[in-house]
Amino acid sequence: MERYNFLESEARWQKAWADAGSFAVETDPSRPKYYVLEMFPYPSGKLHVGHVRNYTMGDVVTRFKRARGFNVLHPMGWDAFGLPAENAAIASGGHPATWTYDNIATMGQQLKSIGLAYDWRREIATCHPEYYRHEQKMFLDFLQAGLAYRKESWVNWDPVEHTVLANEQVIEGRGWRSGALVEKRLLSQWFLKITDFAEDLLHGIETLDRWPDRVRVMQANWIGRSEGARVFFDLVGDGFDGEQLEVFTTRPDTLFGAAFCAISANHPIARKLAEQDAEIAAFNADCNRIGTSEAAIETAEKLGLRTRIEIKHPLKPGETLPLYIANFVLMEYGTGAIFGCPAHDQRDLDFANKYGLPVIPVVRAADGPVPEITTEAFTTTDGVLVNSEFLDGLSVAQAKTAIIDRLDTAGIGRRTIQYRLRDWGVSRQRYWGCPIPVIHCAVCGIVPVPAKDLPVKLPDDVSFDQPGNPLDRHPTWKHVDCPSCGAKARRETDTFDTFFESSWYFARFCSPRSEQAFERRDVDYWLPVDQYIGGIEHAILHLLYSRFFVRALRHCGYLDVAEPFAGLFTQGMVCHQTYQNAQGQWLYPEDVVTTDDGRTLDRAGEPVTVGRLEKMSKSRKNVVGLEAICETYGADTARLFLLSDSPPERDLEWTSSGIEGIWRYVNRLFRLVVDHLGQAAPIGTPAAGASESRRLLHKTIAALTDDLENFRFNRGVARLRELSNHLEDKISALEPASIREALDTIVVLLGPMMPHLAEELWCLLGHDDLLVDQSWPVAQDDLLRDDTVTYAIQVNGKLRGTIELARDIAEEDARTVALSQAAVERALEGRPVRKVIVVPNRLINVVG
RNA sequence: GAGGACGUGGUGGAACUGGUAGACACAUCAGACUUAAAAUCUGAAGACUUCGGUCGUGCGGGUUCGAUUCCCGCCGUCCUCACCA
Repeated sequence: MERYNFLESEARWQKAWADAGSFAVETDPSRPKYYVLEMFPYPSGKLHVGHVRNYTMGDVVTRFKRARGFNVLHPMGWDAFGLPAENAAIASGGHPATWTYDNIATMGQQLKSIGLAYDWRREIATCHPEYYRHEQKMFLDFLQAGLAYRKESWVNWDPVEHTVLANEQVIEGRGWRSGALVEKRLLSQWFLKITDFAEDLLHGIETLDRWPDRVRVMQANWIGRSEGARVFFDLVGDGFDGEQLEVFTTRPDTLFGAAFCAISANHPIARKLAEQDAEIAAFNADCNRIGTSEAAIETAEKLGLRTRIEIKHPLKPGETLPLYIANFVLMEYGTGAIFGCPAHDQRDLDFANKYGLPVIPVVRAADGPVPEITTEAFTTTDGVLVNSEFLDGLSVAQAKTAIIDRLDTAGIGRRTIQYRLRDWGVSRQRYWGCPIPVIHCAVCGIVPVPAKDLPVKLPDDVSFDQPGNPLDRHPTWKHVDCPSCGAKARRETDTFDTFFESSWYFARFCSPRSEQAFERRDVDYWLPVDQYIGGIEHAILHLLYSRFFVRALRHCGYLDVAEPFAGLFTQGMVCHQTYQNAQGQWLYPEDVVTTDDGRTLDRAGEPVTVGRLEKMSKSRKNVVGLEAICETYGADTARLFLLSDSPPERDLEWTSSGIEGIWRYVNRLFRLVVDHLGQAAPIGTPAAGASESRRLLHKTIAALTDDLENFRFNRGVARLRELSNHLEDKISALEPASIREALDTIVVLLGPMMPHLAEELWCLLGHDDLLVDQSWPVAQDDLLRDDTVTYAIQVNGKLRGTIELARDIAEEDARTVALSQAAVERALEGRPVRKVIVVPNRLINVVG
């Protein structure tokens, strides 16, 4: 039996596409464009089959849109800065650059081996100075525009590694690598003013109608807009007479129920008090130690320390409230200070009960009495105000307006909109990142590196034999003369957060070799990205930072688009079973065998525990190598498997029986064409008639087109199988012209998913041009509708039979036919017919 | 605590806008070919059934001629954010 020789074929067609420059594109405003982009990878080593699902999806979209006449930009590059390279350098003594470029070479080769339609001329790596020089310039422009600034900020400090840790690198209060207790430290760092765009970023979400709802919801929650008021309280006592405390609240209507105020341990007042008071200093230190892990928050007791400062109630002359320092008040949100109204906030109530503070209800249900409050706060907001002087009788909403007006008039408060979103801290105390282009001068302060001196390149001669940042202890690199006054000065040794690079790479792909960050003409044409594809794990940070960057770049005159990604698709993960031996060590799937009697053993014959389905990951060893699959089954088989069965947004289970099934199908397709080549009419012979096969062919064209437009690859595969199942059965009976049409068409339809096989078959069918340049078939309308339709016959909504009727039959006739059915009569059991519902071309329901 | 998603045969899933539930596969079983196996091909199959049918889309209600689909209330699984004032 003839088998498809994928090894030979795949290499040949990949070369043919490369030689023809099939996927090389240029800016061409005379043609409609389409920009397809998969989130570019971090070059971490080697790809496994789990990595390539989203690239395959992007490739299908690319080839499909090309066939539909679009000028398609589909580039690939490398998010090449980041910690793993430094970790590898520390572990093995190499250089991060060597490690990174080696991985890029390996992974690039792997991507090429599965035939992805990239314009490889546009490949970029963000660790290359030709890339990062432009973001240094952007930073300087941001600085000039007031979008970048420096401030002190609390960071997670690992005292063993001498470095700052990201929140996710802190596990149960300890450094993920060193295991040392993490300290909170105040460091001076660079920030980007993403909060300037909070409102615009929030509004912009509404325009992103081709984004998944859940990502839009996540972004909106992250921005976290809340309306409320800022209120200024006068302080008395402990030397603070005449000073004010600024508080943010979303419930200004409950001000008459206020029982206390509380400030964060990091609030300036708390820090000032700590200077003279050991007890307060100790309490503040405790607060900073607790950390922000979930477990810590769940279990941490709400603690407060009463200060000697009292707060004057702004609307109750003569009345004062105590001021506490409390461990649950965050300096990072609002003003770092709150007022507590125990009657209407559960946490405030718990706090009041603990410290014996009064509980004054100020809201009652619209139709209820003033609530008795003991342990449950009354948090309903559709109530009416009581105990609140001029607010009494107003609704909560009315009271909010009324009290803000009053506070505003008195100059002690104003309406405010507060965002949860905080400015983006971009400083990292790391080597393998883009140097922040500023110089610290004792005389001039912070001096930007002049544009002519860019890029500030990373030095190559660094060592990782000591903890900390190699840039900081490099013998010469950081010592420079001040560009402003010429005095001895010091370079900034921090580098950018690597999210900085990924916030604008999609624009660089438009003009990858430009001396500018990108050319205006190119980004005007290509942006926004029409279809972005990536993991849900980037739902917030990467996507939000990119949206911010586009706004900041527009502000600085770089470009003129509103949003970076018009369409977003978040694909599911590829999962595989996990295996562990008796010692609890993870095993690779290829080292596990299943015996005939169903036992699972390792190579040595020892029993293996089969674990749950998990996302493919190196750490659990439940990975299937890309090379192994490509050598055994070929790239097309792997690609089709990744597109079959599971909807693309859901997780997919990789199984050996699944890949076997696809492999069988690939060979059936091959035989379908090869076995009937001889029966086909010459190329270009028009097919005619309305045979069942032609109808199915054209219905498949229409349905598959729709499926591919809407990311329903699994359904598209099912349709192709329906068509090929049918043709296997019926093709020999067709006229030569219909055979030609059927074979040519199905091969073109296969193209986006299985490009090598399709190209091979196209060639075998006698064409001397490339399939990749063929246009997508258009369904013939008159073949999409059948002359007869199968009606469902129901009695009281239950199916009693089906019947073939002419399309668009008169309702009266349909009715008559249905009522004459024996099954209908039987099901009616003698009851009279009360009503007959006819849904045209679908069903007839007899009600009796 | 706040917000969101999902729940269909043994398994993955399909079902347009409320209109024949289970397309297409995987696994299974039976048969053909074979000395045998593999490969390949053909066929069967939601469950129960007295073979007339009955029941079936997590559970309980509701709307409707008709509900996997819409509404209400539960149960379960998963995700995101989380001391957010």
